[in-house]
Amino acid sequence: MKPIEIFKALSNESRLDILRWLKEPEQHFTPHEGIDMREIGVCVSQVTEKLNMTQSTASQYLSILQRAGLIKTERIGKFTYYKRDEEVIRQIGEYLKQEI
Amino acid sequence: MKPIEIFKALSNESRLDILRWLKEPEQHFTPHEGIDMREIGVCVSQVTEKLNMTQSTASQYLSILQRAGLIKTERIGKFTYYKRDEEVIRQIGEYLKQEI
DNA sequence: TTGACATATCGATAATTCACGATATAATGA
DNA sequence: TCATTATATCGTGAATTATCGATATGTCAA
Repeated sequence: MKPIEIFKALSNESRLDILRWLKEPEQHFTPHEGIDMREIGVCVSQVTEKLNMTQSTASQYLSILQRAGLIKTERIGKFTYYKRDEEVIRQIGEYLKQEI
Repeated sequence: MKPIEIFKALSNESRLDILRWLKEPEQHFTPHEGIDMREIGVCVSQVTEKLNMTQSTASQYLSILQRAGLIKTERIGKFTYYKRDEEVIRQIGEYLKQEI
């Protein structure tokens, strides 16, 4: 866990939005290709549309969240799906409580 | 509580150091003017020395932490003392756990 | 009041981040 | 193979951050 990188990733409202949307994906995204959003995740286009920013920005934000370890990715066909890594998110909360 | 501002304040190793030092001030600072560090806090010069950066930088970092609400300040004579705001720190941990 | 010290603030420059458009790469289906 | 679609990456200019030295302000002691 790299706390500084995680806190940087969390220092942006759009990225916080993404994390919150991914917490309850079926509340925030329309179904896609019959994918189980909770199990597999949501793809870049879904996030792009909801973010109301360019595909480029959405992809980069997802990448930042992923490099920080907060989300994980799975490629299925031409789509890349992202979902939260609940364990890492729990850990950073714990870290904040214990170490800061 | 302004989470984005707080996460930005936490996105810097030196500022995390300051917060951690302030958690157990008597472990990290030499006594100063007979002040109870745990009750009142530590002054800018103490932080400056331990940070090994300029007084300017130390003062600004303390100010960033304070504007984020993570520490609070008290002026006594010519010294300004800073100590943690444990309640806000607890809140951001709770926020991370609940809202993110 | 003046001098000395503690702290805050004001530029400044380099580095990083934001958000974009353009383009490259990967996968599919015709 | 080729065209199309999904995603990633590159290069950009504007904005923000990191850190500094210089200076202003505030407080005490002589």
